[in-house]
Amino acid sequence: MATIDLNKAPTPNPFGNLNPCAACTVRDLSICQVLDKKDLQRLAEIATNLTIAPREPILDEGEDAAFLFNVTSGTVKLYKLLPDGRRQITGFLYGGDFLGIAMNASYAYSAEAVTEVTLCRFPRKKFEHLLTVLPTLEQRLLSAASNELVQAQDQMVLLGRKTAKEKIVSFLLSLSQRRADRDETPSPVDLPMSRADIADYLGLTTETVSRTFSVLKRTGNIRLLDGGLVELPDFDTLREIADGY
Amino acid sequence: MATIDLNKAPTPNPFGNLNPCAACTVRDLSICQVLDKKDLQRLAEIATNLTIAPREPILDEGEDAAFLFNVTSGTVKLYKLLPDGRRQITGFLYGGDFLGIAMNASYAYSAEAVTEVTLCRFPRKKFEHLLTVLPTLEQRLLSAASNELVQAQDQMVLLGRKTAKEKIVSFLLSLSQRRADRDETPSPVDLPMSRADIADYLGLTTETVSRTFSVLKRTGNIRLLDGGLVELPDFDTLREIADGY
DNA sequence: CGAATGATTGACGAATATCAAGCTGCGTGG
DNA sequence: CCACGCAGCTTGATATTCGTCAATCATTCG
Repeated sequence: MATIDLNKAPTPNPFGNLNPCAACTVRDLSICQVLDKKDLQRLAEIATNLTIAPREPILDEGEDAAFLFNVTSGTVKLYKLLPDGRRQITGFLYGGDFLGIAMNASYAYSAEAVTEVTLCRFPRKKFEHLLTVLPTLEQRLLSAASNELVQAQDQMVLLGRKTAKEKIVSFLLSLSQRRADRDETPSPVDLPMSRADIADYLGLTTETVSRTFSVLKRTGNIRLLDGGLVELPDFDTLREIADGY
Repeated sequence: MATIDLNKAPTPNPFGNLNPCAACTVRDLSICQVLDKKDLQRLAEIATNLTIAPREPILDEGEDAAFLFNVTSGTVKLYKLLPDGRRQITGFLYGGDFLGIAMNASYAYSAEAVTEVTLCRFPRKKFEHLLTVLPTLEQRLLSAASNELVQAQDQMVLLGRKTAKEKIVSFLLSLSQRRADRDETPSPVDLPMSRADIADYLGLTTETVSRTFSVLKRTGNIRLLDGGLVELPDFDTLREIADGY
C-alpha cells in the first residue's frame, strides 16, 4: 500500500529522546536490566518507540530482518504458517520480552499485536554493533536465548506428547508462573488472546479448546471470570493434571 | 551404582593434551571454528575427550550442569520425560554440534548416545570464564543459540500442525539438508536411530512411523536400503509433501 | 540354532478434527 | 436507548487420523 502506516509511525516521546529508557516501566524485566545509566543512554539513542494497534502486523516471516524489538507493554503473538493456511503460534510475548533473537538475515516467523502493544525498536545493524561494545548486553542476550530454548523444549513436550486437557492446564500454569515471576498474584490469569490463538499455540482446534475449558470448569479445576480472567483454585491438582500423573 | 562408569572415563589422547583440538575433524563445524591457534590451545586446556557407548547416558535432566560438551562424532539424542514415561525427543546431535546451550544451573533435558559417540567435555565454570575472555566464542555461541531457536520453531510447526506423513518427510528432508550443509550427497540419508526414537521425536508411535515409511515406500517417494539408509529420489515432490501443498 | 530385540502389519478403539448449529456479548447506527 | 449484526465462543453430531493391542517377521548375537 502507498499510504504511510500510522500504526508503525514513531511516537514522539516525552523525554525528547534524551533517555526514554530511564522511564521504562519494564526495564528490570528486559535485556536492558544489565546496563548502567551511560550504556542505557547509548541504547536509547538507537531506539524508537512505537505503538501498534490490536491485530496489526509487527513483522513478517521471510522479511529482511532490519529491526529488533523490546516489548514494553501489551501482548504479541509469534507464528508460522504452512502453505495451506495451517498456523502454529510459536510463542506469546509480553512486556519486557525481547523480539528477534531467533533470526538470521530474515525473520523466522511473523509477529502480530494481540492487544495494543508498545515497542522499543532498534535498527539491527546498530544494535549488533552495540553488542560488540557492551559485553554485558551480549551476555544477557545469550542468557535470554538459553531461557527461550528451555521454554521451546517444554513446548515440544507439550505439542508432541500431551493430551488436550494437559495442554490447556500447562498453558494456564505457565501464564500463572509468569505472573509469579513478576511478583503478581498467580491467580487469576488474564487471557488476552482468542480461543483460536490458544488453539494454534497448543496444536488444537478452537472447538477442542472451548470444550476442554468447559470440562475444566465443570470439574471445578478452573473458574472463568469476566474480562477473560481465569481463576486457578488449586495449583497442586492443576500441576498433576498438567504433567499427566 | 557404586562402580565407576567406564564409559565416562576420560581417554588419554594421542596428543598428550597439548592441543587435541588441532587435530579435531569437526572443528570447522563447531563453535571452535572462530578460534585462532592460541585461543584453541586455551580451550584444549580445559577439554577432556570422552567416548560413550550406544545407549549410555551422557547427562540427566535436572542434574547439576557441571559440564558442557562438543559432539565430535556419532549421534546423540536429547529428550524429556513425563512422569508416566511418555518421552519427547527434543533433538538429535551429530559431529560438530554443541551440547549445553539450553541450561541454567541444571540440565533441562537428558542426553543419551544413539551410536558410539565421542565428546569434548568442558567444565562449565571454566568454559564460562573463557567466554568472558574470548568474545568471538561468545558471539559464536549466541549465533548457535539463535540457529537452535529457529530449528525449535520449525519443530513446533511440525509437532503441532503436520500430519504423520508430513512429519516423516520433513524429518528425512532435514537430515538430507544437514548432509548438504556439510557438502555430502543429499541422498541417501542415514537413520542411526530406532523407529521408537523417530516416533518420540515426531510425536508419533513406532507403529505409525513404520506404517508411514511403508506407504512412502509403496508410493515410490522413498527407498529403504540396507544399513538404515534411505534414498530420496525426488526432492521437489518430497518438499511438497513435507509442507502439505 | 534359539532367544531377544526391533520392525512390520492387522484389527480395533479413542481422542480429537470437522462440519454444523446456536449462543453471547458488544459495537454501531437508527 | 434499543435492535441489529457480527465475531467469537460454545455445544452437538459425525468423521478421521492416529494410538493401542496383538501377532508375525527380520536381524542380530550368544
